[in-house]
Amino acid sequence: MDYQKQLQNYFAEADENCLPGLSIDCVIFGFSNNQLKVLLLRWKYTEEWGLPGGFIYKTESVDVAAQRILKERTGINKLFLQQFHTFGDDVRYNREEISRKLHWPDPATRRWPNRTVSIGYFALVDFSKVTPTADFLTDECRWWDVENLPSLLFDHNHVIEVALKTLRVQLSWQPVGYNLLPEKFTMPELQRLYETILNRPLDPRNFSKKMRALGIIERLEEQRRGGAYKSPYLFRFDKEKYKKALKEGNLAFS
Amino acid sequence: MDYQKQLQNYFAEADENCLPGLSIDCVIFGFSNNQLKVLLLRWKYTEEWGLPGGFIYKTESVDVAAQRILKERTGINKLFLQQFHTFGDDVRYNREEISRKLHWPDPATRRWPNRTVSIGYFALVDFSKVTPTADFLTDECRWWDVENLPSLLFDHNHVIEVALKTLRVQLSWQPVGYNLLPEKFTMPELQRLYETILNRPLDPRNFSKKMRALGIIERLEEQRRGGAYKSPYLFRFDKEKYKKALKEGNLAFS
DNA sequence: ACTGAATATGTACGGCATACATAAAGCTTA
DNA sequence: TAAGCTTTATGTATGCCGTACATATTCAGT
Repeated sequence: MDYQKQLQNYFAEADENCLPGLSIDCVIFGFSNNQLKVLLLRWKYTEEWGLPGGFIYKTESVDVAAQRILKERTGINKLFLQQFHTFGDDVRYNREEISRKLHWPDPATRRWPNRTVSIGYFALVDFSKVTPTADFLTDECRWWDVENLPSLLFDHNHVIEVALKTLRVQLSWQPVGYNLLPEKFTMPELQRLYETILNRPLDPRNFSKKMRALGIIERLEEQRRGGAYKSPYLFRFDKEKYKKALKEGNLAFS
Repeated sequence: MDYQKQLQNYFAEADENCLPGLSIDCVIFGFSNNQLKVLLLRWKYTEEWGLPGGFIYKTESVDVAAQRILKERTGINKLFLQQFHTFGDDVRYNREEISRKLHWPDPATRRWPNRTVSIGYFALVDFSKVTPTADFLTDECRWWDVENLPSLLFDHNHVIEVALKTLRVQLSWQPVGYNLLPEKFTMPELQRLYETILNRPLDPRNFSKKMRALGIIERLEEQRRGGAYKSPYLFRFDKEKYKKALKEGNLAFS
């Protein structure tokens, strides 16, 4: 079955079984190499990148749809996933332009309305546990530095902006950051993560003090060997204490 | 024209000109008599209360629709209005039950889908400037104490809960409260507002100190006379300084 | 063994949040 | 008109938290 046919089937199925005029966009953040990253998809036979997204089945809750879409389109399963904004401008993109860029079927073959309202979710994932995989709609799935994104389809650059803002605010309230790191990490790595998200340098002495004062991470005896220079200690989140602290609401970070 | 006819027209018009399966709900907060209030509507010929809401025209942005709906259904114009969450559970209410309760036309006469995703907005308004007015769909429009709401239509009790939570968080970041007060107010009134929203008592000495330290209110020479006991000074927000402080981001309140 | 680059850590200062109690105002009423 | 009642207005002391800041240590590489 050729791509055009597949596309037509995909849309036909969506027209039939999904909520009309509504979609979901997922902004998936990862962290690696001292850089905050976003997972993007490149549509088949094009050079056009965009966020993973999809439609909501008529009998499916929006939250569940977001998880499903994430899974279907990137292989990522069940994780920190949070609705952050609904994008409802009357002209979020030019339908003709998109169809052309993506070699989509003639608009006439679709019942899809000329306008789509999109619900934005963002996810935080452990970079090292994700194997980006392209699906049948896409040629490529890979991480991009947040600081260096290409011009994206639809209003996806804007969507990412808003997600980033939300992430920054949330970081001040709870160490969401822990979803972005592997199980064991060093203090400098944690600091680098915070610096990247908050987009400003932090003092290592104060950072360490504060993080350890929160009482939700524990230092292991283990050190990370092999890198050049002094070996840093490894840390681990104490999930019990983290949850407890969350309930008591004393996890603000500024 | 009788009510049934009007209802049918209303829905026919919505089916024709609005986005299908999407709606807006507005939670309008006001403050009076040391109580946080929400504006609710009572549907015609029923005892059923709910939030003001409506649909989005096909060529209208969601934000604009929210403003329009607010205006149409409560007479309130242009104010602090902010999207806070999109409610997308697959079963947010029982369609049959609602139709019966509200004496809506036979579902068969409507193309409207059995499910609606709703975008929630909340507004903060100066209680003294609002004259609640019922529209053609409703018999009554009035303020209810947040602490003492009836059981509402749809999932509106839940929507209000979420709006309240959002309001509390926002209050810690910026004195949104000022939208809820008349132009001139006393320090105790301001404190009562904060206490109500945050749902805990505050120390008057510390509160006053902090509020004045923010540098965004000014004390007038004027005092509020006529009440029994000592006359309190009046204050006013300094909008210039407020905006400036907002930009610099130093308005946190904890 | 020396070098270079990163890691680890303590102290002093200032500001902000908190706790806490009393005097003054102004209407009421006796 | 004086006493009483209730609300308003306000200052100080304490401790914690955020911030600024510099040096010794580690360890791979040469």
